Amino acid sequence: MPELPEVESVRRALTPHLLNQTVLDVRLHRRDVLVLPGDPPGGFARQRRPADRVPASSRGVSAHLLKGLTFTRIDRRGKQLALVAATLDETPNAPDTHAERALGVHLGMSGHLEFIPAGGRLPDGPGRLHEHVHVTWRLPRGSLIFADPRRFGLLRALPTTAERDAFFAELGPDALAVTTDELAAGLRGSRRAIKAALLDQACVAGVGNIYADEALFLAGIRPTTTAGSLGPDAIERLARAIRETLEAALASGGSSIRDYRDANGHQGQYQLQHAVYGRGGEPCVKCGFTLSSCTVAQRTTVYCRKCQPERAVG
DNA sequence: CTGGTCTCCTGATCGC
DNA sequence: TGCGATCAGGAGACCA
Repeated sequence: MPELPEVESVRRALTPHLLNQTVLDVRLHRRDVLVLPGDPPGGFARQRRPADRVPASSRGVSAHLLKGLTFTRIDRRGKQLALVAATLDETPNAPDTHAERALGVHLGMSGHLEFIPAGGRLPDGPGRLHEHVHVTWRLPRGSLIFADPRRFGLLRALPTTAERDAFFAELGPDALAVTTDELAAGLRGSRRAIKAALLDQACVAGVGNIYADEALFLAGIRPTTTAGSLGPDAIERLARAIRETLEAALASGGSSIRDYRDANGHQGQYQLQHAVYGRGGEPCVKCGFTLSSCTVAQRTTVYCRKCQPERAVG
């Protein structure tokens, strides 16, 4: 589901509901959506491990899921969120004892965080979300739910600042503000296709299949171009195109292709402005030429053979 | 190290 | 109406 604009829209919509709210109770309906310290790095959703290693003490799990703590902020880098919470009464003279921990959230393809006001109900929508609620947090004014039909999403317990830092440190610069120099550093010497590089979260964090195609179209660069062969002008155009594409999408609340909704259940509108994504075989919005489709990095890729020439200018 | 391929999972859609 | 094939916004594991 979500790339950076969608994740940021969720973060913004969720923040006022969570800030200063204490987690009264938490229910984990599926253990395998949660990664605890000591679990295999990818989580055991992908590990095909024996069932007898699944359970962890429910008390420990509740603490990792922030029970009893009060939300202080939501951080984001690329497509990753960290819900940060702390103990309510901290001793002013002993800030180091101030107990703060976080919960990392990957939404994957179909992950969904939503705040349900008290008395409200989870709407029946695409993806049959109500059948795939894996975690419920009870708050004073309602409930926060994590639902994820395809279960590619993950929650990661981040009990210490070191673990939180590590969670974000594996990511490249946030795509919303990526500079030409940062992008150039990520592409230098790379022989893979530029689109594959953009999808690599260590190169630039937050770009997925939709916005990779959109940004490459805006920059006039063919997705199959070897990343390391791009000249300085092309890299500058691309960095700007990434920022502008993501900002425009964010301003429209993201793209709702099928089941994306923000944390209030609202759809985004940016899908109405896609120039290439999902438009293979249709006319280019700039020149009218029929848009081409191919596969790059196992992902469907759409581009214009005329507006995105083999050899990028610059 | 790098880059390409496979895989995890459910649901929507399309052709027959 | 039903059924199988195909595809989907992500990314970790594995292999050459």
